[in-house]
Amino acid sequence: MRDAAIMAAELLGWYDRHARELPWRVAPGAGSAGQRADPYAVWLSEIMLQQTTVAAVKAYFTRFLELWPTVEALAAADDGQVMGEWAGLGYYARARNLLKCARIVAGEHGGVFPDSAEALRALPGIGPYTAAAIAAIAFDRPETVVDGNVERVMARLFRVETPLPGAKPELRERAAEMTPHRRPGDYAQAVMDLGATICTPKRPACGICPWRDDCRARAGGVAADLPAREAKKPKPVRHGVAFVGRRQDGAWLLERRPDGGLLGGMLGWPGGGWDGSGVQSPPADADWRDPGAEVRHTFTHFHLRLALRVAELPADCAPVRGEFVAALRPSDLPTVMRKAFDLARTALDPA
DNA sequence: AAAGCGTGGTA
DNA sequence: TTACCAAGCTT
Repeated sequence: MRDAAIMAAELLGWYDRHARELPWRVAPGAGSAGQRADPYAVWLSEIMLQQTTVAAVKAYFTRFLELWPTVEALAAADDGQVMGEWAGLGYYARARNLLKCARIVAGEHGGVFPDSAEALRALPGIGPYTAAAIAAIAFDRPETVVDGNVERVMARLFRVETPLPGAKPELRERAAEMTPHRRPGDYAQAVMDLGATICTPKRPACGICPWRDDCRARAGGVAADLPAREAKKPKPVRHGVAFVGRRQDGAWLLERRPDGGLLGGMLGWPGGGWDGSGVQSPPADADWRDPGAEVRHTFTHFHLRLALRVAELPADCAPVRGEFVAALRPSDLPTVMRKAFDLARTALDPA
């Protein structure tokens, strides 16, 4: 294997030629040339990209930047609107922490993001990866960025056969050895691009990899088998019920879910039995019908089968729980709740 | 420290 | 259809 500095330079050359154009990205070389990316945009993109694909993030990122172009604007935003705009992207604690972080930066840091990984790390929603990524990309700090892509690239390059997550410390060390002090922001994005486009989880394109002649896993013919992972536990199936009620004027009966748990802070249909909240009785007195179809949805750690009850509610309906939402935008609902909405609307308005 | 926390694309 | 996986963080 060649010297780390030479390999880093090689990768940067590849990045100069092949960097993807992404809405939050400045051109290769710009970061170290003093034309740095907006730290707010870098932060926003990195939070959205946590465990989330580039394809899914693009539209959300553009929308958020339109609605809230600065951290001060986001800090002043309405919580419910932010949660609604985040709906569909998943991991909703990120949106709650996004607001917390924006308000700390706007209120306690004069609207200026800290420029060191250590200080960034202290903000809500910013962990080791995100702190290093912002410091490197927005402030050109030589931090080592370790995400799933980097772990995969290092596991292959050094043929680390220890399964994840046990291999994390070793992979971090290997990644640190490879990190250059020149163009750290471009290098961070280059390694991640390499993992996303060439050193992919399945069928890596080793033939066109700038590190192909250095890679120990490729030499041994085991690149596609790394990194190894501990076996995952099977997901159990949980059952629940959701009450989807529509008032005569078209308003829907929803409730704001409590912060902290599953889908915390999001709008949802009254019900339960699947999320630790217990089975609830109907949220209003009405003739609840069973449409005969159920919602199927898979969360991180369980499969859900959600029975539905639908009802038309009178104009003077006084619900036991929840509140009526006029002009509901289905896109404001988390995906499982939007699935229930789609099914219920079919039942309420048969074609 | 292990578990909780979403979703959509892909094979 | 099912299982795997992705630019992780929090408790």
